[in-house]
Amino acid sequence: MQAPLAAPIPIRMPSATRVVTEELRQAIVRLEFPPGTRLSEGEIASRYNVSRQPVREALISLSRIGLVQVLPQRGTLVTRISTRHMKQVIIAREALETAVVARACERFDPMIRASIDSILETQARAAAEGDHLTITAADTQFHGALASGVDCDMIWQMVLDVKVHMDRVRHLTLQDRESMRVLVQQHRAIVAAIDARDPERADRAMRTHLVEILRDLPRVLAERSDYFE
Amino acid sequence: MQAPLAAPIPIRMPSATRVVTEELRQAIVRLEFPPGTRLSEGEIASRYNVSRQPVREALISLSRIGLVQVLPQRGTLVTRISTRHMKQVIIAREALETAVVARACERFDPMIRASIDSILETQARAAAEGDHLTITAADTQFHGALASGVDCDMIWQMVLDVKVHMDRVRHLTLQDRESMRVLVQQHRAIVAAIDARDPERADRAMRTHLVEILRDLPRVLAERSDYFE
DNA sequence: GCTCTTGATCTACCATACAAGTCCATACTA
DNA sequence: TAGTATGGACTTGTATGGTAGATCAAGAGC
Repeated sequence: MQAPLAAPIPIRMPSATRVVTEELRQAIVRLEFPPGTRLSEGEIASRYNVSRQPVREALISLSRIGLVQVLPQRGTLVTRISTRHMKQVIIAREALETAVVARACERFDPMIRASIDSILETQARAAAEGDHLTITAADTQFHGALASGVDCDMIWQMVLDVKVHMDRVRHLTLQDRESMRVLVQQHRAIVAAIDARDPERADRAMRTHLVEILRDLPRVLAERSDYFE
Repeated sequence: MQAPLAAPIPIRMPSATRVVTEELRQAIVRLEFPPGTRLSEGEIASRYNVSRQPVREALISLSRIGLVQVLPQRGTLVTRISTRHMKQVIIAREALETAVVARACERFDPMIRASIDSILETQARAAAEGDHLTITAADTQFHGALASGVDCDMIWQMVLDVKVHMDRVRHLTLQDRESMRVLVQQHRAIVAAIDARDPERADRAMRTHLVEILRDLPRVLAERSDYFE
């Protein structure tokens, strides 16, 4: 056999289910499928050129997170945003992430601590340029790094699952440069408290940060009441 | 039309997927499928007399909770118990349930407050008789009622998903009557703190209760190291 | 003896076909 | 006109066949 053109291909082909799940998740968060939208398994299947099965399995995963609601024999629809649900999302995320920073004040992986600095630098630069996408990505990296630093990646997965609802709301609230700047500052405050090994301050900093994120929820509710239930 | 024999049948036939999911979940928690067991879609399908599809969907749900691990093209196996994972389970449950009792100290649904008394009575009676099953059921009802009382059923769902791991470990630790009695007392202490509107005491009572549950983890780890990773 | 190939045999994954429940517009009836 | 069947066009749920990837053991070649 002469000169195989293709490498042994050790890369793992992502399964159709995984792809569809991720695509749908992003589409819902970005409000390309607005709350209340009817999703037909067949429709989505033909849209992504796969059979109904992977779509169906993706919808099961998304329904566990609470992004869609499957009504047996009737249909599947993108869940509307409910203030009652959002309250619990905030409570849950606050509870989990304050637990993380509390542990971070006791001991924190030094390697990850170092990487956080570069994340914050990137984010600060993006804030100065008003680069919304980079800001958001860095925000996720930051919170993820906090969890990794205390060896809590399973808790981070839980946070991700509730965070997705907050992200959907954030897509409704246009972020101005000022609030971007505030975001970075709040991140710095959290890190400072951790470095100082001050649990109370870290707790307060994290709570302040998280409520800030949904400051504009009431305004959005008034403007787009059709997205809420 | 004469006397229709069958009622309009408003009851919803539980789908095969739901049934299999629940059966598997219980079987894993009860260690009928011990940690490390290989689960084949086809095998389980024939065991429950359904096709592979419902089984597959059930396994997807269980893998999201972390009870099974799906290795693409290789197999599915019941996850082993890892101390690293259990640490996070405890942290997560503590974080969520202390958040619940904190809110319960502010305001708590009076109807549900009343129902808690009867739950505790049932549990106390079961403890006296050493009725393990009733104790466990009442325990779940108690914690669930706390969440409902502050309108946090979504958080309760999250608690259930992590609690399942603790339940699996508890099936390894034989419960003596003394520890049953302690359990009921701890429940009473939590309720008393809530009634007194004392957040600090409620917080401490809940944490004490939750760490108690896994007091015997180290002993079990030594005895059944094959269940751990 | 050791490495590599090959093939049998597992697995999860995906596509397709069928079944069953729900909804709705239409037509029929009183 | 109001009310009630009824059939069809949806929906999700289930069953089954086939495919690709992973593993492992036996055997060929060095």
